[in-house]
Amino acid sequence: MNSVNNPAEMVVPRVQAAIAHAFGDEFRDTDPVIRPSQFADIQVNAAMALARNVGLPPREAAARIVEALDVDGLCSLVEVSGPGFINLTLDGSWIQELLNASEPAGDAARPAPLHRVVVDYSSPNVAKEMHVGHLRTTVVGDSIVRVLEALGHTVIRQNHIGDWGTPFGMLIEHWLEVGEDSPDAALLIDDPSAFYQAARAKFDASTPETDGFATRARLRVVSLQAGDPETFAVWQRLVAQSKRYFNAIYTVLGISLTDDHIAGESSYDAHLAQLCQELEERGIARISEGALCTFPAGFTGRDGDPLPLIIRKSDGGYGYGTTDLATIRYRVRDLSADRVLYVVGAPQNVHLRMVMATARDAGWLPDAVEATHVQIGNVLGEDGKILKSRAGNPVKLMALLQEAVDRARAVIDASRPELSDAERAVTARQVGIGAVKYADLSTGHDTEYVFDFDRMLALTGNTGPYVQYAAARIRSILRKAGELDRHVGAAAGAAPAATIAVVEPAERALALHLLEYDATLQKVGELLEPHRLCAYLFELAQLFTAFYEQCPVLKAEDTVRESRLALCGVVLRRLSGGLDLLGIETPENM
RNA sequence: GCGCCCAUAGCUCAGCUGGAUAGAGCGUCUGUCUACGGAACAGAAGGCCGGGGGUUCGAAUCCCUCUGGGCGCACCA
Repeated sequence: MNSVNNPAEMVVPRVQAAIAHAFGDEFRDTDPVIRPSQFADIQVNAAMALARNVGLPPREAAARIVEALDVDGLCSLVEVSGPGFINLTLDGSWIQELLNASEPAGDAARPAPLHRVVVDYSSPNVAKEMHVGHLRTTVVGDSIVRVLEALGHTVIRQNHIGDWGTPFGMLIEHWLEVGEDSPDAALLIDDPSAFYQAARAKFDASTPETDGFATRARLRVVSLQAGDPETFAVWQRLVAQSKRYFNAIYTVLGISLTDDHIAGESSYDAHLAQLCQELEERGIARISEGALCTFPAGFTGRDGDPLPLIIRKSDGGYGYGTTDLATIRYRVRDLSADRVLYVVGAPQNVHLRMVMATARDAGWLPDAVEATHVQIGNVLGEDGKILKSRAGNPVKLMALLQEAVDRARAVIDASRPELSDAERAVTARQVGIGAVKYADLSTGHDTEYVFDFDRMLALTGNTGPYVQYAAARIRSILRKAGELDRHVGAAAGAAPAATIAVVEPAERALALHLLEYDATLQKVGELLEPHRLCAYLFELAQLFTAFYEQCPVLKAEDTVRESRLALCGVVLRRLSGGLDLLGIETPENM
């Protein structure tokens, strides 16, 4: 909203002034309804809405506005069209001025109120495979984090891993039984679900009369939660193994999470009893059917009865409702967050809203603190059912990533044999992983989709590699001109390395789109929708390619060459900066 | 039964909080083919935006309703 170089935003006050001048001061705050247009650079749609209020036909109202509109130096053409649209054609020299003044940079785009925002994302479970569903929350969450940081917010990452609860008795017993250094135990790192399922199978097959595994597992939970030092130590080693698995995935994916961001369910355990006691004493929670529950207003269940949030089970244990409450209190009170984001699957929506409502009731989540559930839509299997790591194994994440890299490798081996083996390996990784991440980032995060192997690994079309390819071509041009460092070395907000002349239609279209960057980034941060950034970058890459086809750079002469090289430089910085905010690398070659 | 989300081209998805003739990609068809890198480009075909009402100067977008999917709804997280 405070971009310094976005034409549409800069025109707003001019239009408002014109409206006030034409119809009186009481209309000064009227929304000018400025929109992009296929018929002009900018479209003003205020006249139709105003027509009735000012008692004029829409076209007449539009004409009055145009009459009063002062856009000297900004627009070269203003005309009324259709039922009352006002079409603005921007002056080429103004576009040129904006583009050369200062490169549209993230730094200049900071939204007014800066927040201290906690982002909860990824949050895998110990001893469970991360599947393509987890991939989505991880990749989307990481991009949101990067964008918010670029906008100037202070971001605190929180990886709320599932490292506590009843399954751990079973897991620990199984681990001890197979031996911590055994091949079976090593599955925790290579194939966690296999480890989990082995433990599960043993648990299910066990009866008190046979080998007593289930009994030992139950006892193990009790001693774990009671703080038995020996059990606790075993548990710690078990969790550490799983962290190695998570980190292996994060490393391959280029996710910015580290062990420092882990704040698992277990870390809240010590506070749960006191938390329940406080809620009960204050009358916010009460016993129902043996369990301690809160009944936040507005939630009803199957029978229309108030829906409970169970915070202490009838057996005295605690579930995720309790830890989630402790978590939210911690984030507000101890981490001083004034905004909390949950990048979590859509099915958790009711649960999270109930937790938030209870936290509000308890005063742990003040009105000034915004809590948002960034819903991640389900990933469905071919059958249209939700993918779960439980039954059977869908596509293993690591295998998917490897396949992505392999496919990219095959392409580059064929197309760029002159590159060294090491170079091709790096590019294949960047491209393959970029394809997978872009596939998850480029659709709305809340819409569910059917998992499609080939779609995720596609290397052509609206994909990460397409955007990367445009950047690689620019690098190639700049390299040949011997000016790579001159253009990519500059600071983020620096002006172009040479004056850009906006002359050809392709140059004009490219320039206009470059000027939209700040507004796009702000929108992404505001709506928490990285797919808008994907769309922006894809279009930028397309516009660059059109320019590339129509406007020779290296063959051009003198100032034209200088200008086009500078334009290439700006586009490259924009492409690679944008990809970086998506968590996608820009290859040197591809 | 209650609640949340969804339905757009053959397929996978956009559509910026109401604007003009609904856009991409894939696939199909036709071209570009000694190039500043073909992981590319130009063009074509393909839609009653699930059905029906309503609000509005104007609806894919907002409201109601029906149909058809997904998910959630008390001790697993």
